[in-house]
Amino acid sequence: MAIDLLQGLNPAQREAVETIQGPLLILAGPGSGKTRVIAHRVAYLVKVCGVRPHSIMAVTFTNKAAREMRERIFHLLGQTVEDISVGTFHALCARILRIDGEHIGLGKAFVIYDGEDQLSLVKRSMEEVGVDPKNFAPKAIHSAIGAAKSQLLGPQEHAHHRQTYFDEIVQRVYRHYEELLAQSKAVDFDDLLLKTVRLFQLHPSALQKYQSRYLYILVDEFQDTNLVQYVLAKLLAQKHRNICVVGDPDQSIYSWRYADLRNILNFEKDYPDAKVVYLEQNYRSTQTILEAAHHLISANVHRKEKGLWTENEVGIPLAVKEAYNEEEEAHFVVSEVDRLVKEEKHGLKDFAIMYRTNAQSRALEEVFLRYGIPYRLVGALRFYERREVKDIIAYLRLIHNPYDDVSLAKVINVPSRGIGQKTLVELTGFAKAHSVPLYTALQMITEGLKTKGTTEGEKPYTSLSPRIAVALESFLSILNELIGKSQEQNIVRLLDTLLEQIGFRTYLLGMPDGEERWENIMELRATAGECEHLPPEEGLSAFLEGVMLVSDVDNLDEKADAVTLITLHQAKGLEFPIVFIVGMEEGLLPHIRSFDDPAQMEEERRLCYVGITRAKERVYLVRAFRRSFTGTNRPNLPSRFLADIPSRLIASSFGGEQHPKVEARTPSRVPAKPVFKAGDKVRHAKFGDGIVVSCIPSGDDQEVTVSFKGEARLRRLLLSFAPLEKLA
DNA sequence: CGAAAGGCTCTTTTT
DNA sequence: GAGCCTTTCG
Repeated sequence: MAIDLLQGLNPAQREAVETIQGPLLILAGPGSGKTRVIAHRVAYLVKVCGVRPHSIMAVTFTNKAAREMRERIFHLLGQTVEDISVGTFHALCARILRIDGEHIGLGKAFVIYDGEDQLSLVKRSMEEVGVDPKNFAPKAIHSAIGAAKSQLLGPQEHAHHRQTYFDEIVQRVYRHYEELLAQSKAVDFDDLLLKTVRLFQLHPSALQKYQSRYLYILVDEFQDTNLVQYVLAKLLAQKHRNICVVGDPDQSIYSWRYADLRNILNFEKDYPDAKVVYLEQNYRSTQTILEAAHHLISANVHRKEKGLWTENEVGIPLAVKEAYNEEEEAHFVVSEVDRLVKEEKHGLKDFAIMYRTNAQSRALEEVFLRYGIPYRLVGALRFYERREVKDIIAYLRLIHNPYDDVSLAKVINVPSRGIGQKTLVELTGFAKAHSVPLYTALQMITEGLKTKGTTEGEKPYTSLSPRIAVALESFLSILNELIGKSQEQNIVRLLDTLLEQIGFRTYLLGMPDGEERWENIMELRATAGECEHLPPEEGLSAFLEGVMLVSDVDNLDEKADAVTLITLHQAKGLEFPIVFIVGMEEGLLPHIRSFDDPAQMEEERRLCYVGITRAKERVYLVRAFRRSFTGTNRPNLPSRFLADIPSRLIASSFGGEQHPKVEARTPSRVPAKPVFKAGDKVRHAKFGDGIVVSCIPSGDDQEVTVSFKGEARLRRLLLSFAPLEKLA
């Protein structure tokens, strides 16, 4: 059976799988079968070396990668390996802290704050510490705190490093921010890692427990780890020293999240006995794509040369295209997708459109929508970040842990119960004066109001009007009732009770896009179903943790036949037969913010490299001559990265085109006669039957507006794309 | 108190 | 262009 697990692996891959003892560094180029090697390695450990899955930890970059790894291992072993610890650093740390956090004063019910929660807490901290947001951007302070935490610097340590006035300000906000977090029984994203390190440093017994447990530790995407993660891995592996890290310095794209390339570059210094394995054979891309990528990345000065090669065929040249503006760029992409689907029988899931910034997705979406081509958008407005979803999650968090100030402030007036800005300021002020969480402040105030007539005491809260007092009390009693219910009802029932109690459905339906918002809530409810079988409190806790730690790629549905719209960052680790990179312009890719920093410029180049190397068969590099930024519309130069790809690798038919605007948009073309007229009955393959509202020539095409049966809104379709059939 | 309107700023990437 | 904040009015 050892033979089974090694079969089909090349010598380097084999070595990576078989090298079990001691530190191991796997330098894996794109498409070199890295995921496969990792899965085989784990399977090998279990099956051949007889290691208990319980003793293995594998850290992945996303939850999706974790799930895939489980699946692959299951496939290889033919048995489930539930026991194995697979997950992101954040998820694994959350689990450790749930169990052993009490050693460092963390209760079981701590909530996790995401970026948005962090920012609102930073704002509150600034307010209470007396820092004017006009002088210092909350975002900048937020990011400085994140930087500190990623480098293991608490407020005390940060104080020693402070140099500028800004640092001084950060230090003050940071210290109070930590107090507020503690008061709210909350940890932020960075804390999940930092607090785990603290736990290990302060409580050797806890560290020992995990050190003894994990005989084998594996960290994927090691080039994107930051100092905390590095220290964490080091601590955990200290006892058995069986640490295997996998990565590729050329694909390091998260320095802005304080990832430190030195972690991978200095691994051999830290572990002098480390074995190094190079995975250099690429199984993914054509020779042409690989060669283009190689030329691109070679322009970076700070890198280790690798000898990537492939046995794949030469393939076809990269297509470089200049469009007039972003709209035409999108049109070009969509028409190429359509052409390839028709001519080469590709499925829509074979295509990915990648871009530098989320904002770029909009122009693409509009056109995809118009042509009726299904797409899935990764990121941008994520499901869990929609307002209504966040509101309900905030309620659930509050039920789970009523001391969660950020959540309480967010929902105290949702739906409106007459508790406005002024009241909130007063409440917060009261809480601050007594150094208590908002929930406690609420209790004190409502208690105080009740006993007002009987006992005379100091009452800083008498300024509250009776009307508001009633509102506060009713909010508090709803909350308390729900907290009671959370002990007995499973998560789904609790959610229903909550929605009912606060009249959320009526509230949502009364606002624009109400139906869609309510549907989102129902989708959330469906997700909660996964935790329905758990005992009430556990279910709530598990659900919240799942919700907080998922990323958008995690939900990427592989089976759906749709084009993928995704940022270059999120595309890391994925592959597609056909890749379009749009916005190949100076200022966008490379991004303008990298212009004055050579190190950042190198990262932009790596980002482009990551994009190109996602492709198996075809790469399109598309740019727009003009692009509207924020209201302003300005011309952009072609990306410098285009010049780094030898022209012999680029399709000539696309190379010379200059300004296709003239050809595509002039109205001089004789419009074809409208095929449909208003009132015609039509049938669409996907949308069903409908009635034509209008049919207008558009370029050399026709735009048909149709009202489909059972749909409230009208759809605008382009005739040449939409499969419309006229009914008698 | 809350909705609406007007003015301001800042524009990257996300576990 | 949007998101955030402030102002204004009902």
